[in-house]
Amino acid sequence: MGHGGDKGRPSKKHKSSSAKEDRRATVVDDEDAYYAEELDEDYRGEGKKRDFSKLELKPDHSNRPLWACADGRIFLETFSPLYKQAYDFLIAIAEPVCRPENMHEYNLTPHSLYAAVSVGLETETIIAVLNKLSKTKLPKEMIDFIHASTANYGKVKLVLKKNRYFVESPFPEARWFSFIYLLLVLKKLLKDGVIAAARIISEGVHGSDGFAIGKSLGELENGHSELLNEAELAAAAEEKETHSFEVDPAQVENVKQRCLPNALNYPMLEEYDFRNDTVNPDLDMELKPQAQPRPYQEKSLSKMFGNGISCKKRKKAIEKLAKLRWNAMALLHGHWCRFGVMKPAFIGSLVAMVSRYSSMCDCRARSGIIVLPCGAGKSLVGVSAASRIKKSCLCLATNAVSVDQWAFQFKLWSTIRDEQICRFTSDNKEIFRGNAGVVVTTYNMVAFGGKRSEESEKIIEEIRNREWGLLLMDEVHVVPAHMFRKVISITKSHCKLGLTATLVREDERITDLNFLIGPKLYEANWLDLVKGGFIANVQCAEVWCPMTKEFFAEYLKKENSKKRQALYVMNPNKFRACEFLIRFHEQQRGDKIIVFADNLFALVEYATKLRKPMIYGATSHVERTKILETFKHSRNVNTIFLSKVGDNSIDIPEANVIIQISSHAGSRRQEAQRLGRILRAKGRIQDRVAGGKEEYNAFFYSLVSTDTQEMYYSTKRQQFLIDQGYSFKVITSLPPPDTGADLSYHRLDEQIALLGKVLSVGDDAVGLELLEEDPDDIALHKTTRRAGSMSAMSGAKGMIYMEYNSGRNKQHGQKKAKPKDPTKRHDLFRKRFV
DNA sequence: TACGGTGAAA
DNA sequence: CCGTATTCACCGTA
Repeated sequence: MGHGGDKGRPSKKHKSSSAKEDRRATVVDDEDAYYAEELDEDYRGEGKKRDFSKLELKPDHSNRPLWACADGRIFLETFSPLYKQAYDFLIAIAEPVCRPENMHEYNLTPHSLYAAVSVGLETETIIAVLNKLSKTKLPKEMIDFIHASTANYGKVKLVLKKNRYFVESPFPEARWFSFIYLLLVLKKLLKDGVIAAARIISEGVHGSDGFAIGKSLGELENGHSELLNEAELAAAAEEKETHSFEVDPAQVENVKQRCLPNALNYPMLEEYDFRNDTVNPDLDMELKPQAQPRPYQEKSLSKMFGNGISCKKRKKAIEKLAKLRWNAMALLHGHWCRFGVMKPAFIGSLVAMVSRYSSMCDCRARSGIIVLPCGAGKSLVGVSAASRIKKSCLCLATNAVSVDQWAFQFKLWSTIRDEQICRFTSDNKEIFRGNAGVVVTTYNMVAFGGKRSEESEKIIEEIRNREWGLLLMDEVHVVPAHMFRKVISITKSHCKLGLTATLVREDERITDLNFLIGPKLYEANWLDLVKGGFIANVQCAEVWCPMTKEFFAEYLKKENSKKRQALYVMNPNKFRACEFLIRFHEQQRGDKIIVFADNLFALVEYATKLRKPMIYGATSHVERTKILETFKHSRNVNTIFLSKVGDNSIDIPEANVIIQISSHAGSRRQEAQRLGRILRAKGRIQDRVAGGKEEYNAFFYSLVSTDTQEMYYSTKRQQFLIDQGYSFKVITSLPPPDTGADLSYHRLDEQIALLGKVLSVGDDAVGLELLEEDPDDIALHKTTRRAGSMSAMSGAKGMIYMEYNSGRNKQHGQKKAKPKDPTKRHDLFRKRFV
């Protein structure tokens, strides 16, 4: 030990905290049975970092599924009979890095261990179980690291009282020693500049606590911190009933950050003892009996509500806690007599033990994040959590559509009455009445910085002033954004639950969620949900489309990345592949297909050429609904084209095929979100499960022009899905050789014409020109008509040809619906494309 | 109830 | 890494 390399992350910080630990550490060199040393040697060896051949395996290693490395990495064999148990355990204590089919990689981090102890796992349990599952003895570095990362958990608590935040002792039972202990911890915390600055020295509501602590701290500075005599302790205990200091609500975020394992390492306990909250009125709502959470939803909830441990263990914890409480004084007294000094470490461990046991026994709500794929039923988890806490709940979503969906879900799954729930968006300001209730609104609405209407000012004031039992945050990965994170300090809540399908951002701010909300409480494995039949089994494919000679020549000539993009997106071979796939899935399988194109030019071009309806930003709300309804219910419309609008807020459960023709450079979240669109193909899943056959029932194609920049981006984008265990099949020749004569752009002159069109983009005339004289628009018209009872749709602005054909519009008397004449739209397009 | 302006996000 | 492009939701106005 004590090697110079700082590569080994496990720190030795905690070495001094216990004599026993030190001794064990020093005898290690003598015990050659200690595999850790060998592993360490291995790790120091140049270029041998991944060489496991020298590790000494336990005799029965083949029954054990884990490989544990000194640097904190853990590998799990998924084919092991112990896989399920091992997975549940690892997901609780470590960060999943990559989860392909046969071998998962995890990483132990301070945050992941913080999450582990916060769902009730004890340090020794973590080590014991890891050791049991591991093929080799656990590296000593890993053991030390676990100790160091978990030692201080539960020693400091953040509570909300009367809309004010306090840092408190978690140990009200034995006030006198916890008071002293708190002083020792607080002293450390307040030495930190950020925390000191955040502190509010308050008089009034909380008496002179803050001041008293300040005074005592001063005394402790004078050498009294380690040696306190009994009289001093008793005096201190009698002097104060409660002990806490207040922090500025606006600074809570920073204080929590400073307390995290990677900083001061006193992660704050934020639990809501909602059963004993008599200040905030109860909300009368229950889950309906037909709301039966699935196993993984149950598991998520159990992590949140402290039932993350077995019944047997909880019983044991209750007994142990009772003993501890009765004997705490005696124990302390004995310790006192024997050593004559109050060892801070001793009190610390006692406090931590009691707080941990008490949170295991009581049913409290923890703050944190639950990660479930789209379509796996996140909303039931959210509604269940709210119905358990039974206090006022503020539910935040990303947009108005989502707000409506949440309100609907609340009414669907719970017995909440209409007057107890209200929505708050710019065009739906339902006023909140009564003592307790659920308010559903958007991040935008709460964080909005501009001038508000009088009405919403009133409602927002109500939201600010209220003490919320639960803050429910949908799509929680957006919260770290500069503006959106304000909602955390604007609203005062006892407990925060964040939900998301994709806990990734392209920037590094995703880790901020650890202090903004809390640890990740649960994350489902997508492939396991597929096996369980809860989400669709998706075949992912990357279709390689070679550039045509002419397009590639132009591509190489261009410097402008925008022009290049236009060229590789409009590659005729890509178009043909797309057309082929649409035909195949529509005709051979009767599937419902969504085609995504980020690039508006391509979207318009593809959709008009293929005579399919499309939705993009400028499509009005009414048209969107109409098109979606047709797509859902008509057998004649089986393919729709969507721009980025489809990424959020459009729910199309019927679709089961996605074709991407262009996408935002390298965004993993977008890729995952789009895949999520086809995960809930319900009927089909059941068929598959009933048939018992592993069979794909959904398809995800990414069309990529080979030898272009797109290749690089697509690898990046796929990373999230690959980490989730999806594999991408590469298809190199679509349409298949010797076919496709009937597809578009078969003839060279057609391709050249297209090239000309693409190249002229950005020139003035493009917007109108490319849409104006498409001979196919009449056919499109017919299609939509055939869709049945859709005569109203003939005026659909969403159909692109309509938008540029004012004559036809007027003809149908769309109440002079077009103040936008073609010229005006033309301007718009020029703005977009130039 | 629809449209344009503004601010913010990915 | 920062600017640009696209989209969305807020507000006030007609």
